[in-house]
Amino acid sequence: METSKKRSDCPLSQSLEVFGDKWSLLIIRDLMFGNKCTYNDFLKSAEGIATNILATRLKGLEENGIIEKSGHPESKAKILYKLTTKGIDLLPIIMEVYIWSDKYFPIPADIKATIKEAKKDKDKFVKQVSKELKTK
Amino acid sequence: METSKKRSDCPLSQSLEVFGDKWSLLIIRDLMFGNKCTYNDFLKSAEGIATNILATRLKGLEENGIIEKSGHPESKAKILYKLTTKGIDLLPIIMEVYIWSDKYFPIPADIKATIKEAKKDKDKFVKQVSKELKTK
DNA sequence: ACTTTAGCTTGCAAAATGCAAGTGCAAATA
DNA sequence: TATTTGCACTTGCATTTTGCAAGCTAAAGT
Repeated sequence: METSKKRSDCPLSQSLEVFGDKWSLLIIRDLMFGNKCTYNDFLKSAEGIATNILATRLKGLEENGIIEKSGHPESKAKILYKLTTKGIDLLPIIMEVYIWSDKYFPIPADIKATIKEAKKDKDKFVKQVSKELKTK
Repeated sequence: METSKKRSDCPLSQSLEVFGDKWSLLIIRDLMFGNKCTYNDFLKSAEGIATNILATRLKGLEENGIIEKSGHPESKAKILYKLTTKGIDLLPIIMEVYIWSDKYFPIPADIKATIKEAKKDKDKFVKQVSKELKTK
């Protein structure tokens, strides 16, 4: 897969080349909040990503330094995906999407609680979750 | 164009159905920061959106209540596009994308200043820009 | 009246997506 | 040891979306 070409110098545009599609942020969500970290974990998510699409997205996210692979401690057959610091730093963006959603969509109860916590003190929420992710 | 189907109840997923592509947020950016508000304005942006794609994106954004059309005061031939409150509320998301970009990409000087201001006091920045957008 | 501007639509080729099936290796099971 | 299962993909192919160029209609400008 060729690395996506730059359409302009606009940082928003460049960012969209990294995660501006219908799937990438969902994988990142799974890594952040879903306690998912393997290929099959991602495949099982509710949205039903196709296996070839998942493969290309994982490759793209890795090339862009958002995620990294490592061997799974309990088996050579398993691969562990985890967020890099660059990936973890996407948390404020995703948090704001959730907060926006909360205003305009009905929100499932379990997620509602997390959003409420985030809204109460955004900085605190980001620091807390980031810290947890870094120890994984 | 049929309205996009819901893949899951996840609010992030639903949000991505609204603006999770390579173009929608750029249109919103143009409306927020680019002082652009007509079809041809958007066409002229640096990324070079194709005219048919622009048309479908504008339709989608309107269907989703992010933008709305109105007649241009100085000509019947012109159409003014503007952000709704729902659209303006996307500002925190876009702001966070800019802040993330600032950490990982080289940023053009003019945008750099805006990002710096946003980082200094996020709430203030959002309030200020939102207010300006609402008076337009 | 004639040309330009604005906001699209249409046609078609190229690329991306979605679905099903298959592959190769490791690990668990019989 | 042989066989089956699980995991991480790859491949083939039909469908959908994108990108590019051209055209179209109504209003404005000259």
